[in-house]
Amino acid sequence: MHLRILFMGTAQLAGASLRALLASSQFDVAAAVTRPDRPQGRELKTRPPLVKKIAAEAGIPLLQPERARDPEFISSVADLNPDIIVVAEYGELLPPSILALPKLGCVNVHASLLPKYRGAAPIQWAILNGEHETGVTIMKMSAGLDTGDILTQKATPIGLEETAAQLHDRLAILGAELLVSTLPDYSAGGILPTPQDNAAATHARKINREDGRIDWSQTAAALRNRIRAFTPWPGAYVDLTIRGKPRLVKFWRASVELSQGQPGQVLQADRNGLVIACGSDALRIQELQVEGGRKMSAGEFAAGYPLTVTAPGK
RNA sequence: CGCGGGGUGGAGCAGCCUGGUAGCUCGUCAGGCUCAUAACCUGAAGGUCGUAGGUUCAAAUCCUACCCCCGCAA
Repeated sequence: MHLRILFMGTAQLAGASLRALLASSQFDVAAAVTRPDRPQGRELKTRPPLVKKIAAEAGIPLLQPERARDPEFISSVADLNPDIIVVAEYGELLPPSILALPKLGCVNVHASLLPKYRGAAPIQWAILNGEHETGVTIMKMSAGLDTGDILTQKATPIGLEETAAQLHDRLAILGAELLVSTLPDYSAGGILPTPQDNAAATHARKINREDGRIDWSQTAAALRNRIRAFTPWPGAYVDLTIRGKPRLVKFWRASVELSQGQPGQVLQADRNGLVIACGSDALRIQELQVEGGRKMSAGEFAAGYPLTVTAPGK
């Protein structure tokens, strides 16, 4: 039977799931819902969310409510009469009136192994905490934040060098695949929803820019995780004064080096690289970016921005 | 008109404010030193200074327009 689906989502992770649903003949995507176009990017130009583009390409109806709890939107959803609502990365809690609308309820694609890392930034926090494994969860939505009963999960190891951007891409695909395989079973009654163990739950709060600031008193391993977790946004950065001008310098790739020094002390700065002492061990910076410029290797940086090897600070 | 930084030999940067022989670090090539080297020494090649106009005796530098890259913000 064809499941009549209403899809709700916004960006890349949602896009992967929407594409997968559209590509399968098992589903009938009646419409997509995404958040309003917002000014974003340089020049603050208004750009449409990815889901809007996909919906346009696929020729399916699109709704962009200002708020999910708008009565007008809710009645539109009721009129669409979906069997199920699939939500991925929508960015807004849904009111109970919507959760209760479809006969099969609402299911969500979440990028963690729930109950761990509920919330807005599960991928970043998993890497930041140095996890070796994460995954995706398809769950039945309830009123709380990512608290619903679990339908299916799939785990995947986190690579030692993997960045949030890379893991995000992998989880988007993994989530889409799991979604497509889960829905038919679920609608046929073949899956028993399992309640989450609330005692084991952790919350992955939204990341903000300030979280990216590097504190050299932390261990090199922790800072390496921070760099990986905050790629591409907001980046792990430090504020420097270069030739009299305040500059943001972001570190994009680094490894742990077994040497010691005062936290923040530059231990090496030449064509072979840039090594900075941390609270424990040191960080060998491999790729970085000065505000206003593009990414470059530590060697290139050292060629144009001579640093002194000694005192803390630079 | 959201704010701001930048486009200079192959790479990364100075020089611009206070117009007037193109500079630095690295790379490349040649030679030297060395058991040897990504180390060191000597020398060399390599640049329409983003594009198009303008001002001037003279423009990388001042003015105007445009193209491209990037950070903030969202």
